[in-house]
Amino acid sequence: MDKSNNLGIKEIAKLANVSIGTVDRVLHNRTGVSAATRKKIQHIIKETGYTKNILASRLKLAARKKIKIAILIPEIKNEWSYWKAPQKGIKKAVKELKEQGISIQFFHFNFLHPQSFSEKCGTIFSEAFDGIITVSFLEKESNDLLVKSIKQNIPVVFLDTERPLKYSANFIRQNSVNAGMVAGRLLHGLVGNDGQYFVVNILNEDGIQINNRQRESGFRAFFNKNFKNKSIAIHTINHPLENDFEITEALKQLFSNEKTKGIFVTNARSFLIPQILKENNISDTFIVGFDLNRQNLALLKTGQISFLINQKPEYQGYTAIKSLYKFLTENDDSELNVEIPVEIIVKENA
Amino acid sequence: MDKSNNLGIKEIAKLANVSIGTVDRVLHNRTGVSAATRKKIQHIIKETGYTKNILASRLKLAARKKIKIAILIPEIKNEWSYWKAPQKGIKKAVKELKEQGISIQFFHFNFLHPQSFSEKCGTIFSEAFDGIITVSFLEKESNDLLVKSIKQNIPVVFLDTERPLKYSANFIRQNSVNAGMVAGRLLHGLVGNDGQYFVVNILNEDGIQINNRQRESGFRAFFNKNFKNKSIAIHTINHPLENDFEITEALKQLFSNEKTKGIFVTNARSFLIPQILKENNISDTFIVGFDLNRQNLALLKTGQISFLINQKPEYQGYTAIKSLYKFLTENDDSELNVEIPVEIIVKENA
DNA sequence: CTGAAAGCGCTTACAG
DNA sequence: CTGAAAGCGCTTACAG
Repeated sequence: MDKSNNLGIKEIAKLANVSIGTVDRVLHNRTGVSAATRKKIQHIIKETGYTKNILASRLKLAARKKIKIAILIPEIKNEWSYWKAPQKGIKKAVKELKEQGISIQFFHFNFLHPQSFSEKCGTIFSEAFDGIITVSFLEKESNDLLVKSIKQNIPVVFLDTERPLKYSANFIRQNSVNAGMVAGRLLHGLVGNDGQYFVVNILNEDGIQINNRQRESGFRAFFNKNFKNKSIAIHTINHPLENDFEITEALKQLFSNEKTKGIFVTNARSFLIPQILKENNISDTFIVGFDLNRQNLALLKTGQISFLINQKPEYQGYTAIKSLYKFLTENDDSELNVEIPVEIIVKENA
Repeated sequence: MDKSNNLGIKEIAKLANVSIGTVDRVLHNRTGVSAATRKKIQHIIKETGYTKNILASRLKLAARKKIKIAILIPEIKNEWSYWKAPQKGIKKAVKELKEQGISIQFFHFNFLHPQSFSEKCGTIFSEAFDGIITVSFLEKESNDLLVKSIKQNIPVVFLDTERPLKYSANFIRQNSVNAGMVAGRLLHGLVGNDGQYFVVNILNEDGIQINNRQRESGFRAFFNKNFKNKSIAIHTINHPLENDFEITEALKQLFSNEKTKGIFVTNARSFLIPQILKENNISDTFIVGFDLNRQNLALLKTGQISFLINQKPEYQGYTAIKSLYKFLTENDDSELNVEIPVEIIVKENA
């Protein structure tokens, strides 16, 4: 019953009157142990509270076989790409675990060409990786990957965005509905009940991402829950990246100059808004956006953006590697599914 | 020049035509190696980019000698004590490092009795600890500890609050001036230029803590920097915990009911304010405070507190152990001095 | 079904 | 000043 005085496999063997090899077999649920012996050893392991020394375990294994993890994320087009950050976190974690036997390989796909995702998946599954880190941007392809991974018993972690899939899956992501609610709280503090609110979805080449929608629904839920009877106006503007948008009713409202306005940009491109407001002579506005990219941070500094919400992309990548490693070496899946806190950034804590 | 193909001490020995024992002596800067041999080996280590396998290194050492860390923090009076949190973080880190050879011992002092701090210090220094985690609340006593620790070459990390000491020291803490500026930003967003601001220092039995002062100065600096010419009124209220305060000019202002009011409580006791406001029929107020204690969180939920700033006390404790361990095993001091980010908490991300 | 032995990469006590 | 050998706790290939 002495759990403090870390005893080892040797002591367990002695207590059970067997060799350490046999104890090891039981510890790893290997075949070739009689039921009686197995039971006796299991009992002693439980009684003594034995836990294996991971140091020693990994020392032996690391030299023999590295854990191989495949990372399949969108193409990184330039130095300022969002995906630089998770990549950085991944590399940091790998550096920390290097001696413990880990190797990674990056694969990239173009989300305008779903086939590029499938193709890389094919490569990954043909090369016997021990784990996969990817994203669920493409629904069908993500499901295909998930199904294959379950069949082949390879753990998968999806970064960045949660989307319902055919089977339960591991996500390391911010709760986007919640993030939208936080944005609602922050904007309402600045704008109050008498202003107007705008949700701006800046469209990507392939439309609106699922987490942008989740953020909008959280934002609306915030007002619905807290100010239902105030009939606060919330307009949605789906703004094409190219800027040749048609003038909708919502845009007319935005371009009027009567009330205080709160603008919630549901993705990382909030930096596009201040210029548009300026061109149309709109003042008395407050902007809340996502992600600490260079342009957003610059406008936060000047006060043209009031709040940014950080998804901690670097931390997401870091955590993904660490948690997969933990699962693969210790069979501990407790960290494969992580909700990243909604971090609020203003000029003074950027 | 091959840095990828992790070679070991054995290969280095072969390249240098010496035994692994000699390589080890050079790696640890031990005596008993001729200058020529040492130089040759150092050259090869550099060329090959050799880094020692910490797994193997710790495996051997952990069995032999545990790293002993002393933790000297204020008494924990009850389940809700602030110091429960760092303690929890410390225990979590120790659990993770257990197999790698670490043991800790907690010591507690009463900050109303500085002598209790000195006495525990005496015990700690007489017992050959490898590292110390403590706090710098007591200036003279902290300096004494620092001087002793430098003499005995024992690394010290101060948690929670930074204070200038006789020699440079390691702190794991939030930048309190910065936190005050963030509070200024948040309150100003809610209250604007036409309201009144109050800094409430709720006194402890021993007066105002140094980080409370730092927070106030940051708060004032925010307004001074950004709204200098708006002549915004900021009143300081030093509020004794006992509640039998005298009516100052500032309090008269607070108890008037004309303008929107922003209240910045510089410590964890912001939960005391809503009741006082209610008793005096003061409405249209916004409160920003510190720390996610039970009472504060309850008032955040009801909207009576607008923002809380989190110092991540659990993370501070966790980081302190991890960074001391890293320093003591790898001689890497890069994480002994950490600035904890100013985390902004609202109801929706609490 | 079980045991004895070699070895992971490093550290250390001992021998010379 | 230097080397050979034992050992940290676990894993594995081999022998029986």
